[in-house]
Amino acid sequence: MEHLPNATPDNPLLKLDKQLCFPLYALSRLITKAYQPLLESLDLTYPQYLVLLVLWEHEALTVKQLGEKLLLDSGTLTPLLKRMEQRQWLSRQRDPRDERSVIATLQPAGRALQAQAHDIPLKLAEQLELSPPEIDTLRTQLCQLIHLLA
Amino acid sequence: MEHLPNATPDNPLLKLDKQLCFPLYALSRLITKAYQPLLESLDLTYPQYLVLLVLWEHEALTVKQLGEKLLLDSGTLTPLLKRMEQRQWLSRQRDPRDERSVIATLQPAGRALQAQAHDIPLKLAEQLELSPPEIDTLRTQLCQLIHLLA
DNA sequence: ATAAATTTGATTGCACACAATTAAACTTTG
DNA sequence: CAAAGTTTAATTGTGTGCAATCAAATTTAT
Repeated sequence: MEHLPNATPDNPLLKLDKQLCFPLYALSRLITKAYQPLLESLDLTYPQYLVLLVLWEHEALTVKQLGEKLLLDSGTLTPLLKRMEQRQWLSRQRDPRDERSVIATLQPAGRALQAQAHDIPLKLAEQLELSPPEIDTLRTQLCQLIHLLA
Repeated sequence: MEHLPNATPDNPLLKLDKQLCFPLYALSRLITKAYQPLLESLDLTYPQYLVLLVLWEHEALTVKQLGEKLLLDSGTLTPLLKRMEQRQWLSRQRDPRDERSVIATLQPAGRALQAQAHDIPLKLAEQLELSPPEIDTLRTQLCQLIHLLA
C-alpha cells in the first residue's frame, strides 16, 4: 500500500478550485466587507443598506414587497426592519386596507442618509478596478442565473 | 410643488438594479439554497460541504489553513468544526509542535461522504444551464475580483 | 535567559439567513 | 353567510459570519 499525500478523488469536480459556487460565496462576503468601512460611518449594515436602496426608490413597501425585491423572507426582514425603525429611518405600520400586511415607510432620517451614501457606489467601483461596461456585463450574467434559480 | 411617485434620486447609481453587489449577494444565497436538497440527505450544510471539499483534498489542515482556503475566520470555523467533530466526520486536536494550532483531520465517516457527494456538482451544473466553458469563464472573472479584495 | 512582540485559536456578542410553525386576516366556494 | 383554503407577518430555533477580545504559545530582540 503506497502512501499518498491525500486519497485520490474519484471525481475531479469535487475540488474547491472547480466550483462556481465557492468564488460566488467568497466574493459576496468580500464585497460585503468592502462596503463596511463606507457604511459604518452611517451606522448601517450591508443588508440595511440594501433595504434603503429600495426605499429610496419606492418610499413605502410592504414586507412582502421588500422580500420580493431583495429575495429575503420575513424571518430575516422583520428583526432587521425593527432595528431600522428604532433608529427612525423608517416606520412600520399595518396596512389599513389589509391588516395582514405591514408597510415600511421611509422616514426623514432615512431619506437623509441618501445624500451621505452618494459616493458609495463609485468608491466601491474604484476598488473593483472594473470599467462600467465590464461591471454591466458581469451583472447581466449574474442576473440571468438569478432568474434561473429564483 | 408637484407630486412624484418617489423623490428623484440625485444619484442613479444608488439604484438596486445598478448594483453589482446585490446580484452577487442574492445569487450566492440562491445557489446555497439550490445545494440544500442535495446536501440534506447527507445531513450537511453548505459551509460544512465546503470544509469537506477541502479536507477531501488535503486530509488534515489547521483551522488557520482552512480559513485561508475558505476565506473564513476562526469565529466561524470553530463552532462549525465542532459540529462536524460531533458527527465524527473529522477530529480536532492541538498540533504537538505548535500548541496554538488546532488540526482538523478527516475521519472515515467524513471520507465516506465523498462517494455520496459524487453527483452533486453535475446536478448543480444542470440547474444553472451553463456549459462547462461558460462556467469556467464566469468563475475566472469572479476569482479575479476575489484576488483584488482578499 | 527573558521581556516584548507576534501568532494563533477560542470566546463572546451581535446581526443576518432561513426552515418550520403559528396566528391573524382575507378570499373563495358552496 | 359559513367553512375551507390562501395569504401574510411574526415567532422560534439552528447555523453561520464576523468584529472584538482574550489567553496561550512561539518567536524575536535584547
